[in-house]
Amino acid sequence: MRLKNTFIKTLREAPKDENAKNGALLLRAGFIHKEMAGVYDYLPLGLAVIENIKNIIRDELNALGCEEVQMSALQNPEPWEKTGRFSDQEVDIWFKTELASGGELGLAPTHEEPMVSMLKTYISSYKDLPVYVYQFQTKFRNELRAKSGILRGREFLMKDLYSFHTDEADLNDFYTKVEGAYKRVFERVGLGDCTYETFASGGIFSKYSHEYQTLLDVGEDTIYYNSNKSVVLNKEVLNDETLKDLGAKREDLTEDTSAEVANIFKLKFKYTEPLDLKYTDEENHLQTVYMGCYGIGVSRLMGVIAEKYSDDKGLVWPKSVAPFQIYLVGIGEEGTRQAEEFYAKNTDKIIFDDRDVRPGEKFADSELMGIPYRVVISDKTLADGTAEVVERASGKTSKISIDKLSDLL
RNA sequence: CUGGGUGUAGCACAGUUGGUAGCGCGCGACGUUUGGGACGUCGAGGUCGCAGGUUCAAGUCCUGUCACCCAGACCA
Repeated sequence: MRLKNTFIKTLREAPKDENAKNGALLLRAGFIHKEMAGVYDYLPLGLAVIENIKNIIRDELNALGCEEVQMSALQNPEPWEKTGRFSDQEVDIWFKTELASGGELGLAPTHEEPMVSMLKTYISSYKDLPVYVYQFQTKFRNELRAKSGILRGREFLMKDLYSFHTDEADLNDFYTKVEGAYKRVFERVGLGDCTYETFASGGIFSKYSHEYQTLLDVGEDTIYYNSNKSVVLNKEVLNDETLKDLGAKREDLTEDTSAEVANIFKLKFKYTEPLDLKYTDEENHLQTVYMGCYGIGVSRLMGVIAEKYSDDKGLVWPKSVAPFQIYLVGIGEEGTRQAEEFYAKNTDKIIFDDRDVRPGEKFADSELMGIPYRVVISDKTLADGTAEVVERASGKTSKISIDKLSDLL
């Protein structure tokens, strides 16, 4: 990306209506634009981060044999009425609207009902199972109060995976595989050492669900964990029964704040029963399909990373999700010429700051945007055939010869 | 939803007892600069959130309304 060609612009000061660090930095660095409270646009750099996170998730889920789809955001109330969830008493965050021809519609806050409903068309035999389907979709939730930048929006991007099985053992088996995949996802996006699978409320049909909680000062959740973090649980299930189940003692647990980045759930028949998703088994008996659901808040994940990895100069993206790997600056006639040359070979991984501004401004923006490496090619560095490389995270400066620069990518 | 706060240029802000709107950053032109957000000169940019009202006159006073921020509640 050439900065001369992009419409985005960095801001020296954050707009005053953006109080959360993640929102303020992402806004200043030109990754997002705010439409209204809890509703954001993703600009080229922000979108690139989102796409990187999505690709990591895709990679892990596809390895489990999951299939990607994209379902509609507009919802027919019918399946939701069958589970009782179209009711505003039951689910109070619906955005509802209506058809010009009359009749109500909802904007999807999640997709269990339409997913089960859709699969009725395709699942009828034990031979059709298991099925693992996921999507990346914008969810709409009419939160009373949006807050914390992109951590809690009214419109946000979520990855939701649903699995369907003939029996509970198969559901359990797949659930375990997803746990492994999620662990790898959080490691790969750079949150591995501060994200924990956490026992949380499981609703009516299972005792517990699992959340993935990332330690974060501004998180909305409170979790408790023991010294080696082998037991982590959400405050909502902190009671004698849970402690007994987990073999933990209250006095061994430490309290901390965290942000929920994912939630996985053994739904069993919760939605397949009321929506009548059944299959015929080998004995020709009609059986209800077992179901699990597994969500990751993709845009929230981006916000958590931004919130967590930043310093007084700006964002600090882990390499795996950074929109670009190198922020390239050419100084002087020959330096600029060689920078052009290097950029031309790797346009998709480099932000080339070809703007006609002074170097100091370029350095400041490279830090604000949090690009992993800043590479400067100048007449000075060219004296010994090198470029100066500064690592954003550590601030370490080194010299790399021009022909080895692509090793950074 | 309860409590508190804020709406003035793209961003951040000032605007006195009501008298026809200003500074910084950013933006445009020119010149000097050129390895840490440079400097000078000139310039563009505003229905003062919106709607009513009071007044000769409203950014300023009154009423209503909308939006945004923070805390709490809420988070199926």
